[in-house]
Amino acid sequence: MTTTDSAPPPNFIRNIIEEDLKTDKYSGRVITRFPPEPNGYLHIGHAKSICLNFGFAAEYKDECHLRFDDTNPTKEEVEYVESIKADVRWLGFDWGEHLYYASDYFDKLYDYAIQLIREGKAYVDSLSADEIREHRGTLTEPGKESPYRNRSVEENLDMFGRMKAGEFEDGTHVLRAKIDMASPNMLMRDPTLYRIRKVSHHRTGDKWHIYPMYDFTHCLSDSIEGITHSICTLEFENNRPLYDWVLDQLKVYHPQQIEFARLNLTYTVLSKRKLIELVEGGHVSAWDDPRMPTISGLRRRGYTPEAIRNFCERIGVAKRDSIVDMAFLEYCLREDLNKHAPRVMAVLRPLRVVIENYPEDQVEELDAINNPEDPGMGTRKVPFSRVLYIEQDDFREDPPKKFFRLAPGREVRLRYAYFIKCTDVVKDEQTGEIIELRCTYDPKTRGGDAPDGRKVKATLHWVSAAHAVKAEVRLYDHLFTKTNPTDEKKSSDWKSSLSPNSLERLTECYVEPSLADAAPESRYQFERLGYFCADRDSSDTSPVFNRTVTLRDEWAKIQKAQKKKKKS
RNA sequence: UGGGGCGUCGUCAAGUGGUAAGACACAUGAUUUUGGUUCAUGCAUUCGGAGGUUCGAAUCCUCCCGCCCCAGCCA
Repeated sequence: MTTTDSAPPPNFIRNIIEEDLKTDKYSGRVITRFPPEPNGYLHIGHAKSICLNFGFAAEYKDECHLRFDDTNPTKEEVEYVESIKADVRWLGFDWGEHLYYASDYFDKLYDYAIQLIREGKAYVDSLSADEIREHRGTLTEPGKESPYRNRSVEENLDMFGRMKAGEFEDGTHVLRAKIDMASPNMLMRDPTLYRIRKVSHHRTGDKWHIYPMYDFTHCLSDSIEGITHSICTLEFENNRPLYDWVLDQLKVYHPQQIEFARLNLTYTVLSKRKLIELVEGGHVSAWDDPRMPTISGLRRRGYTPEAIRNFCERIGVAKRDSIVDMAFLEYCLREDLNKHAPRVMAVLRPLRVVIENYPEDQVEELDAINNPEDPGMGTRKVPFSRVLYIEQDDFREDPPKKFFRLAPGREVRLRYAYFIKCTDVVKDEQTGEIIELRCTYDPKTRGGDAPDGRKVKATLHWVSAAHAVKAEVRLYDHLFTKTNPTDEKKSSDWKSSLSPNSLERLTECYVEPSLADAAPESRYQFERLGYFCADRDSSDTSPVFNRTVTLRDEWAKIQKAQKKKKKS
C-alpha cells in the first residue's frame, strides 16, 4: 500500500469529462447534480449516483448541486426531502450553497412554455388521456395527430393561461410539444409538457394548478443551474433527444446528458416502487429496517459511509446492465470495520461453564486488546470468574473431523484468560440437552500462554456469568433467497422469494459489561462472530444489537463442504 | 417484426490495431491468543457467434445471435 490513494479507475464518464476539459467545452467547469424525486427513501443505488456526481465535482474541485425534482405534488412529501438530505449528508457529501428545487423554477419554466407556444412549438391538447394514448400509435405504427394540434398561437396562449388560472379540471387539457407523431422514438410523439393538477405542492402551496413534466423540467433546470454533465441512468437514454430538443428550441445553455447503468445487487431489490411495497406490505418494519438496502436501513444495520463510498468507487461505472455480488459490498464493509471497530466479547447462544478448580468468589480483571489492527485503540479490563458462558457452537460432545474447539477431555484457550479442559458434561435428564460443562483451568496459563509451551488449537470467546449484561441480538440474513428476485423467468412474483430467515431474534444473549450502555449506532466486532451495531431500540436495562455482517468463517465453509460430501 | 442501448473469467471491470489489468468470489499453503486480519500461489490461449480486412484484431468491416429500455397527463 502506498501512502497516497491510487488514481481513481478510468471510466467512460471520466473520459468524457477529460475530453471536455481538453477542448474547453465548458470553460473548465465540471458542475454536476444529484436530482432525486422526494417520493421515497434513498437506497444504495442512489448512493452510486451520489458518489458519481459528488465525486466528480470534488475530483475537479467544482460543485455538485442537490436538486429536488419535485414536479409531481401528488406523490411527493416533505418527509422524503428531509430524509434525502440527511442520507446524503450521512454519506459524507456536502452540497454547500447549492440546494435547489425544480419548483423554484416554476415561473421560469412557465415563461419558457409560453415561448414555445409563441413559436408554434407547443400546443394545448384537449383530448382525454385515453384518446392521447390511442393517438400515440405503437412501437411499430406511427401515431396520429391530435385534432387540436393546429390551434392558433392565440388560442393556445389563452387556453394555457386559463389552465394556469385554474379554470379547468384535472385531465381536461395538457400542453404538448409539437414534434413528430410519426417519430420512431415514442418520446418524441408530441410529449406532454404540462398537466393540470389541482393539488397543493409541498413548497409552492396552492399557487399552481398546472405542473411541468419531467422532460420539460429536468433539462431546463440543468440549464438554469449551469450543469455541465447531467449524469443519469440508462432508462433515460430514450429521453435524451427530447432533452436536447427542448434546449435547442429555446436556444438556452445546453448541458450534456450522460447515461450509466444503474446498480443492481444480488439477494435484494433496488427500485423505489418495490421498496415501498415491502414497507407497505409489512414485509419489513419500515424504510430503515436493517434488512432494507436503503441508506437509512444500511445505516441502522451498521454500515459505514466509508464502506459504501468505497464500494461505489470499486464497482465502477459502465453502460452494461449488471448485478453486483452482495459479497462485494460485505467485503468493503468488513475492510472498514476491521480497521475501526473495537473488539468485544459476546455470547449469543450461551452454554454455562463452571471452572471447578477456580475459587468460588474470586474475580480477576484481565487485559483485553481493543483492536489488534490498531494498537492506538488501547486495552480494557474484562472480568473473569468461576462461572462463565461460552457459545454453544464452541462445544461438541462428539467432535467431527477438523473441529478444533472444546470437547470432552479437550483443552482450549479462553481468550485473554486461561486454558481450560472439559472434564464433564451435564445434561438435562429429561431431554438429554447439554445444560452445563464442568471444566478445570490451568492457573499457569493466565493471559492465554502456557509457560511449558504447550499449544491449543482453538481460542474461545466467553463472558463471566456474574458480570455479563443480558442483551437482545438481531441476526439478519439476505432479504431474498434468490440472487435476482426480479428475474421473472421462474416465478412471476418477486415477493415469492422473500426469505423467511432474514431476521432471527435472540433474546438470551450475554455481552461483556463494557457494552451495557452502548450508544445507538456504535459498532463493534463481537470476537469470532461478526460486526454488530447497537440499535436505537436499546434501553437502559437491555441493549439491542444488530448483526451488521458476520466475520468470514472458515469453519462454516468446512462444514458446508462436509455436508456436501456426505450427500454425494 | 419501429427506435435507442449493451454483450471481455462465477460477479463487477480495464482495454480504443501490437499480442487479455485489477477487484470480489473460489481453491491451496504460511503466519496467527479471533477457524478474523495479513501474506503467498493458482484461477479467460481468449473477449456473444460466424466470416472478412491486416504482418498483427477484444479493438476495424459484414452478417447473425442474445439481453435491456421506450406506447404515464410518473421520474
